[in-house]
Amino acid sequence: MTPRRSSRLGAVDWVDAALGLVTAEGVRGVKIARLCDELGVTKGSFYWHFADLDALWEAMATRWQEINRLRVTELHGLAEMAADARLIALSTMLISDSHLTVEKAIRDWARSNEKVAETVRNIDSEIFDVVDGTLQELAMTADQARLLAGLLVYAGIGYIHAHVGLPTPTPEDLQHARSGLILSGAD
Amino acid sequence: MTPRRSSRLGAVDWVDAALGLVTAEGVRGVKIARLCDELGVTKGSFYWHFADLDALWEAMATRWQEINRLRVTELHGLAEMAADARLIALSTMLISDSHLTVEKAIRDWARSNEKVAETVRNIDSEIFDVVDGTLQELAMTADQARLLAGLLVYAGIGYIHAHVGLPTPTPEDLQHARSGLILSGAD
DNA sequence: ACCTGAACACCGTTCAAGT
DNA sequence: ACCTGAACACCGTTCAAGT
Repeated sequence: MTPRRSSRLGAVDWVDAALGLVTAEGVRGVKIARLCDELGVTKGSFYWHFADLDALWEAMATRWQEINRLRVTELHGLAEMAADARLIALSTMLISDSHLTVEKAIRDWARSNEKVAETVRNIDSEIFDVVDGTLQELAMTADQARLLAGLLVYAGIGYIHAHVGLPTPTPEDLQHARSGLILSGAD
Repeated sequence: MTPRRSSRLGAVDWVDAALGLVTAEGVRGVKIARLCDELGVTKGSFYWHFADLDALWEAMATRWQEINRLRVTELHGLAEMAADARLIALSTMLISDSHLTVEKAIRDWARSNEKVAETVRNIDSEIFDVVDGTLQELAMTADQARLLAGLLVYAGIGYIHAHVGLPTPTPEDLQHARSGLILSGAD
């Protein structure tokens, strides 16, 4: 299906193909046989590049962290953008459909693989830091920022899993939530 | 392992055993062979009670919804409890460890089974309604209540999946968030 | 260094036969 | 009505052999 530059494969090719499969069909779509079809090789080839399926997922998680970090710093680097608008752009990105699918799949796998779980925790705290930092620019106290950031990040993760069936919060809703907290006095 | 009242099994016995397995070992722990060991029967017996694994999970999801609803209405029925305290009790319950494990497992399965997914959506909106209603008792406008309820429920679901590695919000934090939103003016 | 092909183990599923 | 036991299919994993 996907044509390749050289006749032989590298681990990256497998990871990319797997990430593609996840996007298209979810966790349970990632079968070694399917990947082999996609890449035009046999199963034995897979086991040359990876010890087992767990190793594949670990590589996928690591690659996903990189992709994620690139996108986030790219957004965050837009210094000319108001902190306000950056927040909205960030949440819009995190909530896009293909992003959601991959993210959920990796989190699914994290349950049975501690290394993937650790990568996921890293991704989460990277996002948390960015949100937390941006909120502090918005004239919030450090305490308020941490609290809202926590709520928002958890809400974002929740949205990843449950975005069907519950009302989707609009960017304006987030604005409301933020301005609400800003107005609140200490304690 | 678990002694039974009668010599023969009902579907309920399988569902309960499966729910137990999930709690102990997560989604991937639920293997038919393991269940058979637990119940002292052979695989053929399983297929007498269920068409396949999917059917088991559908039954588990339905049973979980009942359990969930019982707990929630029980809490909500405590009319003498302040709306405030009820909210905290509710979130404390939803965040308990065994609850989290089952909940996440069922949500995992929901991805590949539309019937389970629907049950999960029902559970979510039942929770949403309770939170929404309780918030309205707290002198919030309907709009504010819907918004905060949405944020809280999503955050709760997010917490289900990511509660390791991120700071855990305390009940007091939720109080803060609520009072913050109450103070916020219209629009 | 990278891949094939055939084998094996594990687990979901089926089914004829038992009580 | 509920269960056994043996068979089969699918898929992850291994490995000797090829280029």
